[in-house]
Amino acid sequence: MKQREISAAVIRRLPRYYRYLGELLQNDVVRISSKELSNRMRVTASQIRQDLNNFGGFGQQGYGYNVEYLHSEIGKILGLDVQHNMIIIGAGNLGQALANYNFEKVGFNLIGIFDTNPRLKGVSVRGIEIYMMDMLDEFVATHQVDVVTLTVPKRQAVEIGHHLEEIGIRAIWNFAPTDLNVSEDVCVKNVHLNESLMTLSYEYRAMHTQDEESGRD
Amino acid sequence: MKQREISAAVIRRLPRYYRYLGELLQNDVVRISSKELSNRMRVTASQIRQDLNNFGGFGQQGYGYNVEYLHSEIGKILGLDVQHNMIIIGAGNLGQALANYNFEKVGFNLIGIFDTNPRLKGVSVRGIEIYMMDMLDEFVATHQVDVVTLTVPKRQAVEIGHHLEEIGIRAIWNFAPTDLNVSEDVCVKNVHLNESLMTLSYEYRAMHTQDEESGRD
DNA sequence: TAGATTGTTAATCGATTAACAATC
DNA sequence: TAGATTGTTAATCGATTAACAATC
Repeated sequence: MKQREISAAVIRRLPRYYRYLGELLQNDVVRISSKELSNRMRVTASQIRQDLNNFGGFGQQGYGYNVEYLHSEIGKILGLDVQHNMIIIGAGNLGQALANYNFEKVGFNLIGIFDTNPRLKGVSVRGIEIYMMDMLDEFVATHQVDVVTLTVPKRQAVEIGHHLEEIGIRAIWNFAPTDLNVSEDVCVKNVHLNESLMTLSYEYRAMHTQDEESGRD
Repeated sequence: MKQREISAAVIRRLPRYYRYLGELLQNDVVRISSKELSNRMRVTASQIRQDLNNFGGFGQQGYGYNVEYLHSEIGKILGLDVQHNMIIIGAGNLGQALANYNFEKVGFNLIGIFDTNPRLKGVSVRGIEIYMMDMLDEFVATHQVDVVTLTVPKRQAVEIGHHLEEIGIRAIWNFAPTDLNVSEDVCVKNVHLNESLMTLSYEYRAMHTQDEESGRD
């Protein structure tokens, strides 16, 4: 039952389908065609059908897709039906902000927060305790930790990433502005906020440059 | 001097080049070849040269690229040499965490934070005052506001996005888990954290599924 | 049944990689 | 000059779009 390797481009679109279908569901929409969904999402109907058919035929000719069923199936594809335990390393502003997020609804349970700052020792965020970093190895040995959210400064991130691999962590959600140098066996998802901002900067300028030019004609 | 439309794929890679070159610069590396850079960054040398040549010839045959010069040129392409004024709307955990970020080094100056919560009125984050939302229009009318960072709950985001367009804002860095329904004239950069986490969830499961299969043989 | 819409194959388009002549 | 490495063209690869037969 091995499924063909799915391209990253397809995977990146799945959460957005999931979100739109969730909204339709809330609005009690029962069925939707790829055409109608394509209008709302501003992608081609062809792309929607191609994307979905990477995973199987979820629709019905002449009818379209059942919203509830398709929503649920995409959830399963994304693994949202599986519970994961998560810890956050780095209880600075961003780490604490993320701790307050509600990632349980996509299957991630926060079970611990770690930092080196002794002033944070024993402090709780949303009922989750902040531990000192020297407790990390023991914690990981005695708890099922599936995913680590990494919100530490750049210079510590690479080292911690390496250590996480050594103690058996296999998934890292990395907010540090650096590439982690871990093996292929560890899946890393980077969120590089300053890179995001740089591309906004580029687009902003590109837009203005264009304005000037069209004004010039 | 109009340059051809550059693909989004290229633009997304520029900040990463910029970061690697910045690190080389800090390590006093003077020159680098596309080959050497490709080894470090794990992309092809061909792609590096193609990407850069979208914007001009920054290298020299037989020599490679001058690190300082290339770093600076990519910075200019990204518009990092231009100062932008930014405000944050939504002073919750994430908004305040972002307020503490140091985005000045990529050219973004935070000049105001807005929220509806009266308990935050007059509070300052890193010396930047939190204003009430009813002050927004006046603030935008009397200050140069180039970019808005939007960290409000989903249900307010669309409405505020629409309002921002009306009062002349042309760039939004959106953290709300929704698409903003603004015109093409506004550039929007979305940071959808839960979608990022969902793709991590997918990859994590895909990796484990593969393990089971290879174990089965 | 007739109409609608999928699943899927074929055509197109764009992005990546390879190759190499130009040139420092 | 000889060696190295770019800039750029050509080849390949993959992703998107179009088309349509299958079928509900």
